[in-house]
Amino acid sequence: MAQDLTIGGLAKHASTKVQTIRFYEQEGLMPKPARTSGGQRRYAKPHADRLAFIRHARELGFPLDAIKELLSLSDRPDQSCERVDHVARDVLADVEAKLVRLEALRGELRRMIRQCRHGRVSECRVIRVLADHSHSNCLSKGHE
Amino acid sequence: MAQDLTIGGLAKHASTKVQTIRFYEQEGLMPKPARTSGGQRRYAKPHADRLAFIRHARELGFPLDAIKELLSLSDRPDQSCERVDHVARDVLADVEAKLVRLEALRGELRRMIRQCRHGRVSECRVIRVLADHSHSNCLSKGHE
DNA sequence: CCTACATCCTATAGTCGCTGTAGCTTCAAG
DNA sequence: CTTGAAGCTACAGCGACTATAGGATGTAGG
Repeated sequence: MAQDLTIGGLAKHASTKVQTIRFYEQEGLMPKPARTSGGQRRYAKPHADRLAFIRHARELGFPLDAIKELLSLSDRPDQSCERVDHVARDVLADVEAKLVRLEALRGELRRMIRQCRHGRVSECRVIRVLADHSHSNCLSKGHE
Repeated sequence: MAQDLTIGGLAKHASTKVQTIRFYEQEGLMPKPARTSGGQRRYAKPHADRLAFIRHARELGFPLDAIKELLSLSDRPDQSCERVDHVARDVLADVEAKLVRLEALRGELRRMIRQCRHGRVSECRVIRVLADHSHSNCLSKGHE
């Protein structure tokens, strides 16, 4: 039943773009597939599974390096899953740090916008707060 | 008292890197400063103020385009601050969308990690969840 | 005045994870 | 056999920096 897929078919199946799949291949996340005599890629089920894994991990915020490690770990099923756990905890820590930071940003932005009296730029609270030196140390760096 | 600053001095003062200041100049966010006979940049107080404004806005998540607009608005103090307010609300909406997404990620990651029984990779929950197709539609795209 | 050394200069490439383009070739249907 | 969609490679671009190479300048001490 499930015959070989073209790259476009696989892309549709995984809700990705064709270029993304080629990019993953180039980066060593997807294995090099079989080719037709004319040079076009043909994929089978294991490829689709692997791509689904990658996409799901990406959606959860795993960076490509981490995904590469998880994939190579899952190829050695007898090892302890300590590393897997560690990688996942790293990603979680990253997400949590971003959350803390974004919550602080949201607070400052809301405060700024609430104070805006919709008058002239010269008396605008938003501009005032941004220009004010004394506010600049309540947030630290490192997001996005 | 406050004499002209070298680019390094200004960088220290604003807790930025030298290259970042040159980058802002190149992008039209910082004005071209005076130069010594040998070609080195020398900055005065208005430059420091402008850089502080840029950095504070960046810390709050404003993209450079938005900052450029805010800076040009603040040079015309008699106009209404409607645009300023609008730009700030856009940034807030962006931050709020990221928060919603990251909260969902945190939930999924925590669940995954909690279920890990620290055995072999073959029976690892983390790997299992990532590989499982049926979980992949509970999160949508578009962060980082 | 000279030397040493920190800092400056420009120009360019790399980061991350794709996305888009140009210019061509191949495949499948009619 | 033609047509048009979809494939191919190679490379540029996004945002906001950051890092490097290879040289020039500024300044303090001797």
